[in-house]
Amino acid sequence: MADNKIMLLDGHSLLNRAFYGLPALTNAEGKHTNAVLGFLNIMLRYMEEEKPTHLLAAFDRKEPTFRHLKYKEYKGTRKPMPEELREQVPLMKEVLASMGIPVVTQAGIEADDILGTIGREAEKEDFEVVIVSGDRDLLQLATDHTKIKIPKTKAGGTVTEDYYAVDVEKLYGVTPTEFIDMKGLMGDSSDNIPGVPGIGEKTAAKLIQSYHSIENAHEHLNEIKPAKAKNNLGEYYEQALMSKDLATIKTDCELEYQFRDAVTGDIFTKDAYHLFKKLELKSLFKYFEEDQKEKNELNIRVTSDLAEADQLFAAMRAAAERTDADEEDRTAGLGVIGRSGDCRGVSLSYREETVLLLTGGMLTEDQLKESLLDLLEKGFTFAVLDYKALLHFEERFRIYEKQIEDAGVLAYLLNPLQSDYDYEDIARDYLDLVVPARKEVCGKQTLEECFSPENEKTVYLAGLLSYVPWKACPVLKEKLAEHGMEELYLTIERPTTVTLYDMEKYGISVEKEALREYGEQLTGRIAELESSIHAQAGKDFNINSPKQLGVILFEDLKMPFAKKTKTGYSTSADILEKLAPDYPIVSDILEYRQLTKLKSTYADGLAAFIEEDGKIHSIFHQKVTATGRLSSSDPNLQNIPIRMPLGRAIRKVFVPEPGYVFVSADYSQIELRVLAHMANDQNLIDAYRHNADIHTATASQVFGVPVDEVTPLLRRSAKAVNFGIVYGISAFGLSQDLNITRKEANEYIERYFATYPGIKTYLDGNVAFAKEHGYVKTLYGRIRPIPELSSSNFMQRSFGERAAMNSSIQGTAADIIKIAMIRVSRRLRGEQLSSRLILQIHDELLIETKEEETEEVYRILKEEMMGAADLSVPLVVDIEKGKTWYEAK
DNA sequence: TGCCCATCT
DNA sequence: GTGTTAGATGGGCAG
Repeated sequence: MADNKIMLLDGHSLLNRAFYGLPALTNAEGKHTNAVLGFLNIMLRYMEEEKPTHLLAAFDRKEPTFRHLKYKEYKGTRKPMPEELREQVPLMKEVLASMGIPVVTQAGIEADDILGTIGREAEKEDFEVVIVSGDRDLLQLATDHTKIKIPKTKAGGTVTEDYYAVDVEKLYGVTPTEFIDMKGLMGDSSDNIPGVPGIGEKTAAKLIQSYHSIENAHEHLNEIKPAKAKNNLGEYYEQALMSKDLATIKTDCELEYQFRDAVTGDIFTKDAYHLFKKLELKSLFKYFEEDQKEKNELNIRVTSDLAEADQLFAAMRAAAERTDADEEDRTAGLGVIGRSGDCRGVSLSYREETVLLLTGGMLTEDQLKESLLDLLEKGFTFAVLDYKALLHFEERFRIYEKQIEDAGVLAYLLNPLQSDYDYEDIARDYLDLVVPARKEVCGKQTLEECFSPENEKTVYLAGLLSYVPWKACPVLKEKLAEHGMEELYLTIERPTTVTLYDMEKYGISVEKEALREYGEQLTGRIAELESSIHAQAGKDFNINSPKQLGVILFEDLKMPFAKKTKTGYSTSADILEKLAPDYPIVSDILEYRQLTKLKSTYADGLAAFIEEDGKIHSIFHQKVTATGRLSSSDPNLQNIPIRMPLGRAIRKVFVPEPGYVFVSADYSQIELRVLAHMANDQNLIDAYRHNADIHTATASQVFGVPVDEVTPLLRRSAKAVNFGIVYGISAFGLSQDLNITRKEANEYIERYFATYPGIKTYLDGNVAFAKEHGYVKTLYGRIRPIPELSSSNFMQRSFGERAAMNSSIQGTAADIIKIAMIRVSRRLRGEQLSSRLILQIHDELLIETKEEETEEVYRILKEEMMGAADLSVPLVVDIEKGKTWYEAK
C-alpha cells in the first residue's frame, strides 16, 4: 500500500472540456469564467474523491516541441481556440497559483509528456498516480497503479470514467501500450493527423488485438483480412508509424520540475478567496473560512417599539452634539425598507450596530422621517445606497445634500462600467464581502414585499441596506481621493442627483387624447402598407420579422445587395434605401418600419406611462453610461423623434402646464468645441472664436477653397468628417457615410489632421494615456476605464482605441451640461421662479417656463449654460420657445 | 435571452 | 489581415 498519491491535471484539456460543457459566464468586468469554474469544480470533486497527497497541473507552451521538429506537417493544426476560452488560460494559471497548486510547463515539452514523465517517476517511488484529462490519448499511460480519470460533461452534471490498465483492456481488448498502435492506425481527426484511410476504431482494435503492434501487423500483411485494410496498411504504413510516433506520450523527459514539491496544502487560501471574489465564482465561496466569518460580523437588532427607537435616536443626537464629537459620532448608514407612504421601516447602522426600526404599532413612517430629519438638522451624515431613491422617500432630505453620501454614485464614479451598483455589488467590490443578492432572497419580489421580521434572510438583507453604504463609504471616498475625483463628486455628481429627482418628480404633461388620435392615424396607414406589401410580395408574411423579410426580398424577389448578418440577410435601412428607387415594395417596407416603430414605441408606448396627473415621469439614470452622460427610461424621453416630419409630430402632444411655455436651450456643437479646447488646436480654436460656421470653415480649410465657394456637398462632407473625428472614425466608416471610396475618405481624414495638427496629437495622446493607465479622463477628472485596450483581440482593441478618443470628449461635454443643469436649477429656485427644468437631452435643456418669466429664463439659460465652463472657445447656446415641445425647437 | 432594427444626441 | 464612428433605450421575433 502506497501512502502517497499524486494527482496530475491536464490543464488545457480540462479547460477545453469545461468550456464546451458549461454555458457562457461572465463577471462584472466582462471576463469569461465558465471554463475556470468548470475546471475547479472537476478538480475539487476529484480531490474529495481521491484525496491526493500531491497535486499539480501541466500546461502546454507555445514553443515548438520535438513533434514539431520531427514532423514538419505537425503544427498542432487544431482549429484556433475561441477568444473567450483563450483569455481564460492565464486566468486559470493565476487561480491555481493562488491556491498553491504548482503549474508545470516547460519549453519544448507538451503537457501530455510532462504528465507521462511525472506519472512514471512517481510510480517508481511507490506513488499511486491519478491523471485527469479530457483526452482519451492519455489512456496509454494507465497501469495497475496509474489511473486515468476522464470527466464527461453530460446534461445535468459530470460523469467520470476511471481507467486502470485492466479497464482499458476490457474496453478495447488491447493493453495501454497497444492502445498507441491503435491510435496510430486510426489517426486523430481533431489534430488533423492522418492514420490509415479506411481503418476506424473497430478495425484498428481487431488488428492490434491480433498482431499487438503496427510493425507486426505490417509483417503479416498478407494475412490481414479485410482487403481494403490490407492494401491501405501497405500503402500508408509510413504514415501510420508517424501517427503512432506522434501519439506516443514520452515518459522519460528531462524535467526541471521535481514532483515531490507538489505537496497538497490548504488550497483555500486568502489569495484564492480574493481572486474568486473578483471573478465572482460565487458557488465556491462556501469553501473558505473567511466567508463564514464575515457573515457573522453583522449583528442586527429588530424593533418596532417606539420607546426603543426614541432611545436610539436620542443617543445618536447626543453623540452628535457633544463638543468632542468626531466624524464617526455623526455618521450612520441609512436604508429605507419600502417606499414613501408604504414604508416597512428603516435600517440604521451606527457604531458597530445595525438596527431595523419597523413601522407598525406606535412607530410610524412619519415619526421615522421626522427623527431622521432631526438628526440631519443636528449635523448628522447619512451614508446611503441611492440618494435619489431616498429623495423619493422624503423630499426634505434635499436641503441636507451635503450630509448625504451616496455609495452608489461613488462606486459609479470609480468604475462607470458596471451594470449595477446594488448593495451586493458594493459589498463585493469594496468590502470583500459576498452577500446574497436581492434576487436570491426575494425572487421577483421587492424587499418591501417579501420582508418579514421572522424571515432571517430578509432581516439580514434589510440590515445590509444601511450596513453596506456605511462601511463602504469611507473606502469609496478614499479611493475617490486617490483618483482626484472628490471635487467632481461634490460639485457635479451629488448635486446632479437632486436635480434629477426634481425632473422625475415634476414630469412632463402629455395630451392623452391627441396621442391616441395620433396612434389611430398611424394604424390606418400601417394597414394600407401591410396589404400593399403582401400584395407585392405575392404572399402574406410577418414584415416585422427581419428573417422572413430577408427571404422574401433576397430569395423570392431576388434583389441585389444581399448582405448577410449572423442569422440571415441584413434588412437594415441603409441596405433597403439602396433598393427603394427600383422596388416600390421596399419604399413601402421602409415606411411601414417607421410607422410601426412610431406606433409601438411612441404612440402606444408613451400612453402606457401617462400617470393620473396626466404626466409622464421618466426615470433619469445617473449610474448607467460609461462616459458620464445621463440616460432616461420608462419611457426614454431622450429619443423622441425629431428628424422625420411624421415622427417629429409626436412632440406636439408634450405640452406645458397652463400658463407656461416650453423654452428649449441647446449647446451648439459642444463636443467639437470641447475637442478644440482640450486638444488646444489653434486653428480650430480660431475658427470658433471668429464665430465661423464650423462645417463651412472646415470644408474651406480641408478642401482648400475660399469660404464663399464651399458648396453644400463640401460642407456636408466636412460635417461628416467633424462628426467622425469625435467618434474616432476609420476611412471605411467615413466612406460609407459619404458614399465615397475608401481612398478618398482616407485623403479627407489626412487633410483634416494636416489642417488641425493639434487634434491628431491630442487623440493619439489620449490613446497612449489610456494604454498606459487603463483609463481616460475628462476635463473635470471623471475616469472611464478602457479594459479593451489590453485585449489580444484586434476588434476589441480597436474598439478601445476609439473609445479612448471619444470618451473624454463626450464625458467632458456631459460634465459641462451637468454643471449647467445644476446652475440653472439653483438660479430658478434661488430667484423663486416657478419655472423649472424638466428634461435634459445630452446637449439640451427643456424648461417649463411661466409665461411672465420667459425673459428671465432666457437670461438665466444663456448665462449659466455659456458660463458653465471656461474654455478657450465660446460656448454657444441656441434658445427657442413654443407652446408645445414640437414648437420649441 | 440574443439579435435585429428603430429612435435620439 | 481581421471589421471598420461614440453613447444610450425599447419593441418584436425566434429559439
